[in-house]
Amino acid sequence: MELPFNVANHLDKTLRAAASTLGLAERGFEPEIRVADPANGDFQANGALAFAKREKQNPRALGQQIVDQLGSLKAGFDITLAGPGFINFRIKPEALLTWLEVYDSEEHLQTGASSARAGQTWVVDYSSPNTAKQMHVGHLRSAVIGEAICRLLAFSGAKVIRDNHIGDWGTQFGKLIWAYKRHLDQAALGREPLVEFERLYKLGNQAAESDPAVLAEAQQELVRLQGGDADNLAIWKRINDVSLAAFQEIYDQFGIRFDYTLGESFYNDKVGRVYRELTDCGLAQESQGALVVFHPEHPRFKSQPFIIRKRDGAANYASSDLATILYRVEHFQVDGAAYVIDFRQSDHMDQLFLTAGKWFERTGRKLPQLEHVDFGTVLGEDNKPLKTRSGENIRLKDLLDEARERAYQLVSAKSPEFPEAERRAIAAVVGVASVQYADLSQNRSSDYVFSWDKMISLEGNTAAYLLYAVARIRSIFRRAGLDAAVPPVVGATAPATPQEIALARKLAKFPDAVQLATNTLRPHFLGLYLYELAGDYSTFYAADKVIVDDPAVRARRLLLCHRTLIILETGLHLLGLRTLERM
RNA sequence: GUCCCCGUAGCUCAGCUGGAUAGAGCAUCGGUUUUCUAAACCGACGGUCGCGUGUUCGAGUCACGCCGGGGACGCCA
Repeated sequence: MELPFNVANHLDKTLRAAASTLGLAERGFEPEIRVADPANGDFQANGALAFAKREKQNPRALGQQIVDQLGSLKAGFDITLAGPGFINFRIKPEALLTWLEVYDSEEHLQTGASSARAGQTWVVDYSSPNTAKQMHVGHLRSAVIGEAICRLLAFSGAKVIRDNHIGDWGTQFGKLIWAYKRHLDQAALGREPLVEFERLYKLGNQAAESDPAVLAEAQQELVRLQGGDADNLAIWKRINDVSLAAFQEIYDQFGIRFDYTLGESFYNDKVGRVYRELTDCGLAQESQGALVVFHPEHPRFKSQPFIIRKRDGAANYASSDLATILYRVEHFQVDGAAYVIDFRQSDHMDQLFLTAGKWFERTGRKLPQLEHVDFGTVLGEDNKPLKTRSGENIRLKDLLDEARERAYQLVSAKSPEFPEAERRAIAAVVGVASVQYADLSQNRSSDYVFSWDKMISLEGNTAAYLLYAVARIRSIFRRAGLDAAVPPVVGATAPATPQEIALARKLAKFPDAVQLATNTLRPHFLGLYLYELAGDYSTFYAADKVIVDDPAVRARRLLLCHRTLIILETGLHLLGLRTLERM
């Protein structure tokens, strides 16, 4: 009757065994376990339908045969055959109780989840801004989604390598160094270095446009940099160091810390090998002076080249991305790589993956699982890419400042009795979490409309709603003089009221939500689950008073409160959000 | 021109890879607090799933064709 961590996987395994006994497994029976509509059960197996169709059998008769083999499940589930052949599983309240008793902390939830990807190594390539420029809204989604994916993969047992593939090498450095040497404002550099770099770049760019002599000088600076000139290298390094320090101020707010920052410059000396290998294995060819790869079998890439070396002999991002894959395989032995990059680069990613696949095949290497984790654009209320009134990119720093300020106004209005410092601290969590969650709560593939009112008005599927549920649970413990870390749940009985049962059933589906979000690399599945869980909790909270005299009832409701708390917090932490004691 | 993505309630979005009567939030209307945070809860209203063919026991989901929106297409990343 004890349930394993992931109930759906347990059902899947048991049904496969049953199918094997019946001789169906060899003919390709798949259980197809899905989360069910609560009215029908907790999980359903749809496999009998597809199988019966293929084998021209009666699906209900087949379903009954399978159900007859499921005796071992009867202690924990009510099993029914329904409709044209669905097998429905409803977890019994007593079984829910045992599950809730076992998974009593973030650590134990992690232990339960960690078998899924134990032994795997994944690199997640995300954020990846250009140095010497400020991060803006365009950099928001990669950072937020990427971090959530890192945490999901790590939670399911993978070793995760966070790699910031920064744009730290390019032609812009000629003009920038030219201006840096002549027009650097030290005071401005101390205040806001990236603003100063942007000013210098614009200045150098304008000067080069209006004066051919300056252009020549800037090109010379670039040549010197690429030739290893000590002065220029020092300036370049300074620019990058200062840029990364500024980026980290943003990352800190999102809880991001990279393991590696291997940008384009790192692969500078590694592209030669790519040219050689791709040429030697017959993939690359000369075309219009450039080195390119075509894919004859592809409707588009048979004529649209993948340019891996420019006509002038220089590398571009195709070459460095190919070198990056090789490095990650040889140096980190990765099993998978997730690229959290704008959907507009899907052509590039498709060409990259296709090329890498053939390259690795021809050189006898094993290709890791390569995933383009694409995402849409952040739009303004006018449905066009989000900009300031004057048409500039919105700086991420300003965006987060505004988020905290708006949250502060709200906290101050709702909880004026809290001390100023605490209201600031709460606002920092709520503000940043609102921005993160607005992004994570919807399918990353589509564009989304950025709306302060929607994300911070705190109604519906928002960070604040979830944080509020957490705060209310913590409040119960606080008011009752109990420590939420050691909840008094001994003697808890199985969930009994409709609201208790609905909540408990939802709690036991956390593993399924995590698995779905991780396997599809789509964090919104977890967000949606947490929102529904918070909703079930709110319903329970309104219907069933927790601190009551009956010790058994009180213990079981405290158990439900506590498990809701740890699952909400674990889930929010997996998405990269911080949580609060009160708000 | 070629290729990719999107089109679901007035608005913003889910819909777990073909399953049961298409779901939430906002907005609108109505109700709930002597009780653990009302930033909450309960209820009502609201749908030719862009349009049309087709595939099959079953299509918002798959195929093809239109219509509408966005994007990418040779040396920026």
